[in-house]
Amino acid sequence: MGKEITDRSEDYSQWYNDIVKKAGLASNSAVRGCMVIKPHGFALWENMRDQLDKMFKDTGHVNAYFPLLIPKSFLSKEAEHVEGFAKECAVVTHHRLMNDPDGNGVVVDPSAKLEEELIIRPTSETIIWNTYRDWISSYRDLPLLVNQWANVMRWEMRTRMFLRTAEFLWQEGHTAHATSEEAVAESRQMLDIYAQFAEEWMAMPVIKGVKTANERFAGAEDTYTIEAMMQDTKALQAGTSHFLGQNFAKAFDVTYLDANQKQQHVWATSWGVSTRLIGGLIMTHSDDDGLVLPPKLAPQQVVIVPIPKPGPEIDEVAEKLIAELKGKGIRVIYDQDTKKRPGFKFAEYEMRGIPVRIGIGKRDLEKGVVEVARRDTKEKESVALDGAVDFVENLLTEIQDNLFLKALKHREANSFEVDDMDTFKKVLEEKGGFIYAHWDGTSETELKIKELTKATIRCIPLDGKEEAGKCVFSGKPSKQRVIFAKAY
RNA sequence: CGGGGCAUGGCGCAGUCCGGUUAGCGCACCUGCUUUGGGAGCAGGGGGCCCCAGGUUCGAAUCCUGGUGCCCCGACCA
Repeated sequence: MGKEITDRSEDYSQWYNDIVKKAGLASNSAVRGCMVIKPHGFALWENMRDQLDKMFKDTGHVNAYFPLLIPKSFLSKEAEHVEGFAKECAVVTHHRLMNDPDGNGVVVDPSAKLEEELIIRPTSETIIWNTYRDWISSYRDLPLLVNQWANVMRWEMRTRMFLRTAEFLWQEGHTAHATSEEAVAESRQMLDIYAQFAEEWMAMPVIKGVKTANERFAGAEDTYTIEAMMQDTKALQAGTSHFLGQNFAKAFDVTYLDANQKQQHVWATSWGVSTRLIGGLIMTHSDDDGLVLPPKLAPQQVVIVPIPKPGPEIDEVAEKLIAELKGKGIRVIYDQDTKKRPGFKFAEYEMRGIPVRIGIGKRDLEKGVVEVARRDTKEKESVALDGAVDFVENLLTEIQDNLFLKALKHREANSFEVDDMDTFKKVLEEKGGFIYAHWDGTSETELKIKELTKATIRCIPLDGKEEAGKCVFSGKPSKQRVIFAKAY
């Protein structure tokens, strides 16, 4: 047997690492906390990126690119922002190397010290707002709706493939508006887009909500979030959209002249999703046999495996199928390797998460059928060659829907309403999951519960119903339940 | 930043305690033959600054000293 992965029940964390490596998504690199994203993983990211990019553009956004390096002084202009990121910044201090006088390799040339250190961006608010000052002068320049696809670096103490790497890829939208209302509407719109993307494309159900003050982005007035539940019932923050108020406009003195000829500070938002989504995708759908991908994002949706190997008759049938599938916009590959045997190929493509496999064998062809196998349920059936293309097209849709429903059921089965602290602890220990409980609205209570249980408030759900209740910890009055969970 | 582990061919490991021929095994790779409907078999073959720097010794992957790096588990974070 070739590649074995650890069962989820045995060690969920190890299972996750095994999937990432053995499905060919990424590998560790020579640099601490930084991974190599391999072609299969990057193809997945490209599909996600392309779809998100389309959704951004459909809502009036444009792309631009800002520098990787940020002058140190910029970062400190917004007090909360710098406090939030200072502890995890990589700093560029010199610009030249020289031969080691002692003869071994190269060393930093001390004479090439920078006057002002440069920070490798942990996020780009500061350099972008410094630029916006020059871009914005009139209400006619607003709204300014810009997105950037970029890499950022956060020197995290503990890293995990895709979920928390020191360097990661993401998009960060940065918008400027004339009014508070417009900016809030923008941040809510982008949250909706993230939720739509997560559910319709990733087949990953999410809950839209707003973060508490404790969990808010450094420098934001409000942070909106989409929260997903992983298979181990822990929560994953999958995307955030921030209403920044006028904090950055004031810090970087970005003003516009309104129609009444008054200088006003602009209102801002920023929003981002990252390669972390790939981690979420893995932990939502995959199983002990490997990766499971939603068809809409799978780099290859269908693989055709000739049984036992390619040959004129099989090739002819395969090529006809490929042409028809491609005609319907379905991404299909044909495995013509003659050395590897079918069994090996089956296992390999299951590991890599290709949603549908078509097996074409001589025996089947005599009966005018092919074998169609779906990755999500691992079911196989014989399908008449005539209707095979339509069958596969429908199957892809069915898999996409099935994955979403399965994940949704899992979340519902692991969500609990809890009204007292004893039950809270018991449920969290025995079942984990999302705990809907009343909360008095104070950071103090939130932190105490975290200390007691390791659970944090993931969000205050946006569509939560109003309901009079008492805080699960303090007994003080509360109007709405919030979601507590252990999180990644 | 604490706790643990690891560093030997592309990958996964043994060998290290107790120094001694040519550093070994599985997978992968190359050649050939036989195979091929769920991870093929046999035969042959190629590939190693044994993490780095010092030291001990006739002799170091192995012992000593000092580094460095990565991974995993916690606290902090997307």
